[in-house]
Amino acid sequence: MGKKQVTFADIAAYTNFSKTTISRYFNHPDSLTLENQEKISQALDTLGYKKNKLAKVLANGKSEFIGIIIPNLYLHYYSEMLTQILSSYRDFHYKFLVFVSDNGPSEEEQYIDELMAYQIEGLIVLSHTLSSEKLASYQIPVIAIEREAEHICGVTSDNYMGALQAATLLIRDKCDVLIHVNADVPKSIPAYDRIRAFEDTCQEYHVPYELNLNVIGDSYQDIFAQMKHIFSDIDEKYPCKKKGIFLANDTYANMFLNLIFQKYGCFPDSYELVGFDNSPIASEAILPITTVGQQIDLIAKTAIELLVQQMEERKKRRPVPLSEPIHKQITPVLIRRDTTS
Amino acid sequence: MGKKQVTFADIAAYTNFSKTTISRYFNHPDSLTLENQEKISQALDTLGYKKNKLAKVLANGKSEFIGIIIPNLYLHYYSEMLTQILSSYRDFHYKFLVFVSDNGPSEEEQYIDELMAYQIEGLIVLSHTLSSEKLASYQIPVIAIEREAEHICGVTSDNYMGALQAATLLIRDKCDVLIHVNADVPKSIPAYDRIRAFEDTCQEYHVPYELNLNVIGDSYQDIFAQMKHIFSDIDEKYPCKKKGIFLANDTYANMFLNLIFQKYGCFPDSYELVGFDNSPIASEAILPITTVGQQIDLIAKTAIELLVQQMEERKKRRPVPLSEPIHKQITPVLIRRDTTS
DNA sequence: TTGTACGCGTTATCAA
DNA sequence: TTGATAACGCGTACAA
Repeated sequence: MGKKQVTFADIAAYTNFSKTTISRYFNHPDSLTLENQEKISQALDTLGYKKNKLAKVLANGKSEFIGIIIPNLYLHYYSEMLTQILSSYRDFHYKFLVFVSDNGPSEEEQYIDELMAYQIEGLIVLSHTLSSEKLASYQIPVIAIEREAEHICGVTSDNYMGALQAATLLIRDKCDVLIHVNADVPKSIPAYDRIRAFEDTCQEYHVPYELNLNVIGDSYQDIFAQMKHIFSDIDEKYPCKKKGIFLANDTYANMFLNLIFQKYGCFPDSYELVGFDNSPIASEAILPITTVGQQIDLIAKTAIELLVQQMEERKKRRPVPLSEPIHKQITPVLIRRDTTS
Repeated sequence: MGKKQVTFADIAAYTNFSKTTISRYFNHPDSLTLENQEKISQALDTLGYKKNKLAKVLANGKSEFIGIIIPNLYLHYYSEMLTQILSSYRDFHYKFLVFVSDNGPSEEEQYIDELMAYQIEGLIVLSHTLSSEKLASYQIPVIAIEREAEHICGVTSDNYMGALQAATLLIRDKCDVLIHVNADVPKSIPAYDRIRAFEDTCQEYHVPYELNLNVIGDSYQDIFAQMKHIFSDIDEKYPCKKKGIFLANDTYANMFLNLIFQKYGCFPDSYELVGFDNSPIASEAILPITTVGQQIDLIAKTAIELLVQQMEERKKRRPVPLSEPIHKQITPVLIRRDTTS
């Protein structure tokens, strides 16, 4: 370190004020005369003062830290969400301590303990490994994003509306049969609504449909191998029909599109494709893919506002805690591109 | 808050030890008898003690914070780098305060001031807006990743070796003419070496080549529009030749590949393509793209180790500062896929 | 408008 | 092996 920090005491000695006055210069400048403000301001930069916010936190208990637990940044959905969350610094000036975790509950608990030790005022959870019951047991505001959130506040896409829009489009475009390709999603998580909405819509319009929930595997290669089978099954099963395929995400949709292209050398009229997420691959594919765009910026904004509101509430002399968790849904938008008519 | 924190004072009162002894329980447990360790351990969880690391920092000056300034998470390169950096927590237990910044130097300086106020022990910079001279003026260890780093430590890919491998592959594959497509990169940044290596290699092997450094624009659409022109120029200019195209990144390469595919319905033998970055799009393209893979995990690991070493050094009673900045280069690997023979 | 005195939760120094 | 006391840098009653 060499020489130690310049502190209020140094400024006070230099200006012949007390430490309190220096403190007030920062927190209630109006209570000083302009003349004295100027004096202190000068002293500050002749002495080269640097703030120490940690000392401030210790004194007033407001860390202005928010913890984030996120499963990975590999998926565009997560990296974009993190970007949006971090950029809320411009509005609220909360600082973010970020942990990436996808290695099970014990690691995640350890991370949260560490975050608590740094006196975070709130927590944003995007990972799925800890139950909302467990998360609620930490005595701070917690916001879940796109995950099970029974006992805590949560923000999700309106998956039902998203899938409904996708299915409706395929039906309007006069597809003879609709097929939904997805992993075998557990019913507890929000994304399950995509399956529900697809079925409901097909039934409502009396359109033949099929659910293919057989996608499994972690790596791109694994999933691509699955997708090859799924494609050839579908391609053989409905030779003369116009097939409307709704895929669980844009990565799946891109794979499917590539398989079609590799077989036919073009995108034939007998297919329509809709993906989900509006991730970069949907734009960058051999043909821009129609997709359901989650409004990530809005989701992040909603989550932060919900969190900030609760954190501010807790700082009041007589805080009124939420009587029960608030849950919000953000409607996604259908983005029509070249894989639908 | 409701009830306040349980502190060492509470534990001390409960166990009839002093605060000092409680502190020692955590920092030098060997200096207590096993019996007393047990007593304190019990008291800790009957009282429900939670650590307060901020108080610890104030007392001993070691924040264990590292600041990160990163331009965006939209590019796979950055999001993967951030993932790797954050995951170093498992080894070193430094916590990361992350800022995303691409809005100019004044915003970035403000972010760094905020980081300094939180007593960060080190800083990792991936953005390009602040000069290394400016960065060196903050009196803490700073590591630059893949950017200008004259006055600070830095880690970069060995861009020269990467481009050399790409060009050499295209030459071995008997391309008649080599073309490098890139933006007009300034000479000061490490990525300029890709252009240098390409030229050097073509000249060394006496192979006809062309530099096309005309890619400009921020959005995918802008760049794609540029790429259309570049493609049709090249496609017309060398009708009967085997063209080896080395593109500055996988996004460019994928665009070029799509344009080829859309024109020819397949990938003709008259083309070879090599991208750069090994980003997901290179695997997910209509044809898996040969690319130069930056070893992001290794770069991150090297950067963190360099930083940790300097941060530890500063904590010694008589720290020996670096006489001059250390710069390391990580050799990328050529990943051969389906756009080269 | 300004100052005094104490608290925030932990560590470091010295002494026992 | 343990304890008393003074930091660390700032905020906040309360008083002047």
